[in-house]
Amino acid sequence: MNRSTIGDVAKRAGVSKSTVSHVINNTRFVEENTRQKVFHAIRELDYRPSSVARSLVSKRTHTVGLLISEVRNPFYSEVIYGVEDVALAHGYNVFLCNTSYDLDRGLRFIQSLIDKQVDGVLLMSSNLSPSWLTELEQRHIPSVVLDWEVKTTGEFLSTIQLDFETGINAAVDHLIKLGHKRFAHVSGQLHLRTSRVRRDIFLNALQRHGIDPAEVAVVEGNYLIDGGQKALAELLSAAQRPTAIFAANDLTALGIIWAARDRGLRVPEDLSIVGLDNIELAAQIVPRLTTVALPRHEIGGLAMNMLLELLDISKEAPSQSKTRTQVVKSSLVIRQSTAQPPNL
Amino acid sequence: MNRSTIGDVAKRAGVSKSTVSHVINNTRFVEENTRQKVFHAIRELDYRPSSVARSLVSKRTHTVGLLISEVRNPFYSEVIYGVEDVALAHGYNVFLCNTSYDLDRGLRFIQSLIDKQVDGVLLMSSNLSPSWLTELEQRHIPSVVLDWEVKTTGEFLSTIQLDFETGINAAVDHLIKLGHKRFAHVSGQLHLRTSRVRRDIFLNALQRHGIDPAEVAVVEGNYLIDGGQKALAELLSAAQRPTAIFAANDLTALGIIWAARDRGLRVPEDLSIVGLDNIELAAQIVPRLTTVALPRHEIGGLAMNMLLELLDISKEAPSQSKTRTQVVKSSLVIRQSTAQPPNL
DNA sequence: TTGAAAGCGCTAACAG
DNA sequence: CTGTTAGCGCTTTCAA
Repeated sequence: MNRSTIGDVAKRAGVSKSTVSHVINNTRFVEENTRQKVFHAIRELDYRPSSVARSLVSKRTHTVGLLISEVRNPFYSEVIYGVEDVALAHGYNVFLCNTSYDLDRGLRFIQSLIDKQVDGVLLMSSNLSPSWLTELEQRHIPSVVLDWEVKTTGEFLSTIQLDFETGINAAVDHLIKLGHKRFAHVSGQLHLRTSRVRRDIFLNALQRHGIDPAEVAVVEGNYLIDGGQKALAELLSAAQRPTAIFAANDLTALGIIWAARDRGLRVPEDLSIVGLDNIELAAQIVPRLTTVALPRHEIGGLAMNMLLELLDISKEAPSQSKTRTQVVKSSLVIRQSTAQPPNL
Repeated sequence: MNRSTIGDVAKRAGVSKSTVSHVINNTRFVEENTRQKVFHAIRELDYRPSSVARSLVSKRTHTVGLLISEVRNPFYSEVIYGVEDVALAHGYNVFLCNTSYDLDRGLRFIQSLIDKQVDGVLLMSSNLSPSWLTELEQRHIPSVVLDWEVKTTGEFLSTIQLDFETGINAAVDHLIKLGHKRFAHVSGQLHLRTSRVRRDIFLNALQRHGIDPAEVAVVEGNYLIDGGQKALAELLSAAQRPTAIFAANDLTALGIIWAARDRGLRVPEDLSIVGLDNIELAAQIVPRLTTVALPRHEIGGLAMNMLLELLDISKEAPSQSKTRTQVVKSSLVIRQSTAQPPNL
């Protein structure tokens, strides 16, 4: 009735538990004859080793936790996909933890993951609390964090930095070259660090081209379509309308584009829009969106690979922890949502 | 150095392991005094019980597996979100398993989940193999499957049926009432059961209105935007152009709409489009999409709740397994992508 | 070439 | 009111 154990197999095959264990794990020589008997018994009983029991002794669960802000955000979907892919290839399972941008909720996930003894954790949510890190470092749990400044005290912490600068600078160069002079930005929620980073890079780039940041309208969006839509309304009611808008992400850019169309503004003839993310849709909407691209799928894969590296080391040579920092560059994908400003 | 165990706590508090266990789990009376000593020791050692060890004895992991076809599909994102939400609320963690429509890959996931002793499994991928089910039933693992005809032999299997019929029928009624006579359908991959179901419901509904299914063009798409785009090209090259197209899902519908615009066709003036899913985008594109809606978030939550029900019962009263079947209805959301056919 | 036995961290009789 | 003890299903010395 109940699932069979290694003891059942041993009895059935007429050998000891340790022999069974060894043939399963190929961990010492066993005579071909007895090997076959064991395999037979396994087959007959439909035996599968319990990873719970294994984990109890080995201290490894072949499981990792993945914290993200929001599954429904296409950016994270891609990242998840990348993580999943290399995890599966290496025999790991992943606990998906959707923090919903809630730090407390995230902390509860972390604790639950620790209780479940995950081998490592991927911290990819766009906001994270230092308490998460201390919780993990205290327990020596290998982690990799995405896009977050961290005093890399830990010997178990690798980081991936997203270089938004390269791509955003290129975008500004591109717009300036087209002749734009009046800019605006629709940010993400400004209490999120990443929102401020994107904004500041944009403003700095403009400043290098002699444009006073104080004259650049910044409206706060929410990384969602409706945020972009509302932001555009606000921008259009200003005295000086911008001719080019940089959106904090593609969803926001879509919102802007559609809201513009609703108001009879043509993109890019009347208004140039640049997004950020390069979600799948970006290449398919009309007009196809000019955007700052991040290799999302690769980011997921890279993160998981870096984690695996940490795991190998923490197992094999606990002394020489090789925590890494990797930078992932953004780049500008020029499509059809940008053009010369009107009246030129 | 290493994480402290219940033994450490017991020693520190000067009591036995069982006492510690009992105060942690509130499982028998312990004098307030000793309770406090135990809590103190726990605090001092920063002790957290190992769920691995617990699971070994309790046979429960408070973990479930969630199989879906594709994280990047917005439909699944929402479902995942719903599942996650109620899972967290009940102290469960979820293993995300992205099958990529690959039956073998799915089977490997299932086996891995069984090895890891998940308490239950949510089978929500759009195609599944019978072998998955037998694997699960053999091990008496409670499962709920989404939208799949299953000879409900198992006492551990609940099902959710998606009633596409209500919504699709309403869509056809709507189009007929508008005056359409020439219809087409862009399906999903026809080797997927759900694709055939959607198509057949559509064709049957038309037939009830006196329209010969043989005269309805059906082009195979892929549930993605580009599939819709290519399909439209094919449909337009036919002698008899349709005036109304039913797309197997919203992404496909978007593809059709955008491809139509690229070719100078106006939606809905020249061509009416109905989608299926009601993804977030559907309400925000121009024109806003008329579509057959499924309550995706609720589906995820419902599934997880049904699974929890199964778990409770399999724990508390193994005799009276209450496997359920629940039907989730679709409905038509009328927006702006449908109108009277041209030349009327 | 194989077995016996200890132990991983916890729970749950069974005693007292 | 609390402690002792025997497992849960596996891996891994240590012996033979």
